[in-house]
Amino acid sequence: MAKTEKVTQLTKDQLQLIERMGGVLEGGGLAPAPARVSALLLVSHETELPFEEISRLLNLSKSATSNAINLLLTFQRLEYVTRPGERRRYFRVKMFNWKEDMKEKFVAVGQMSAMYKEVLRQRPKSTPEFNRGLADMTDFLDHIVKEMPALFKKWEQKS
Amino acid sequence: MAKTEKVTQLTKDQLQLIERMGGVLEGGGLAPAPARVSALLLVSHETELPFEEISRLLNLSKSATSNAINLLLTFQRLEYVTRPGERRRYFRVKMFNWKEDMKEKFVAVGQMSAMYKEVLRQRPKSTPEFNRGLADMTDFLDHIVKEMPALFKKWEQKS
DNA sequence: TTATTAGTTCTGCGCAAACAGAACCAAAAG
DNA sequence: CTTTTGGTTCTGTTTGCGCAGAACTAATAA
Repeated sequence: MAKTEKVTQLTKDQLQLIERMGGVLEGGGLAPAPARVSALLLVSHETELPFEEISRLLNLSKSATSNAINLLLTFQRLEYVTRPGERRRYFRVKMFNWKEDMKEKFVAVGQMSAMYKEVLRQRPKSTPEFNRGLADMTDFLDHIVKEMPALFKKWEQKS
Repeated sequence: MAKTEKVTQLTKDQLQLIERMGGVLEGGGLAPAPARVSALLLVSHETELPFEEISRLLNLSKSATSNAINLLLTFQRLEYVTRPGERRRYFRVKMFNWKEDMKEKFVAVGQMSAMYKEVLRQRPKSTPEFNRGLADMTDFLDHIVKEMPALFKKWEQKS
């Protein structure tokens, strides 16, 4: 079967934006290659791209591409679809997960609070200021966690 | 001047708790040594500890201790006090910064939103679903950022 | 059956982070 | 001036990450 691909290219602006976004995502704990793959799939005019395109557009080796994609798949930040008669997968960002992601973040805040409470439990009463500082903090964190659902709901209604 | 130090020791529970907290803080982007120093100063019954104690209690070399402490100082997560007639500094966690920290986090959320908007601006109109997904997201992020001050205020009143 | 496609897995390299230990240094004590 | 204290800075080692390139593999095509 002959290749009938349209050989798209990224503009300089797109490459630059990918670079910047990549940097931000790296700050969020992602490795460079996965970060760029994520950025690419947001910036590219095509929202679904096959393995080889990703590899080519980002100048990534097959192994780096494979590992990056699989990482993002297991972290649920990517998904793929196939097209009738084609074996290869088309990858795209899973964008409907950001609400879940947010919720998880707030769960993490709750766990933080729990940890500080554990610290507090084993502290001597001889350091009341310090202990109160800690208590204030956990209290605040709990407050945030508790109020979050309302914030979500408020937004959903507004839309 | 003779040494009249009380040679405190950490209990197994404390060491364990420090280890766990250290892990969590590392997850938050801190290196092991700074993470443990932070944890130590929260868990230790003494809220203020001098350099040498930190080094000893955590089995850290002087260089590691020095670097960890200075890192935490520049990031404003630690501060120190001196005591009359003593040259050495006593370090303690700067706990009054967590509100600021939180605010910064939400500023970061705002920047995220800005970045996604930039992506949106350069996207073709030919992918309306995708674009709407993005728009929803930025909208939500902005909503969070906007509502945050109210959440803060509500908590301050409640206390 | 052989060849091609669409990846995955293995091997090895380069680089930076994290730490130890030693040398170093400035301020205070003797 | 000499020594001690309270660190800081330098040097070297270890460790692990992130990637490339090559070897490999399972499905499809020819």
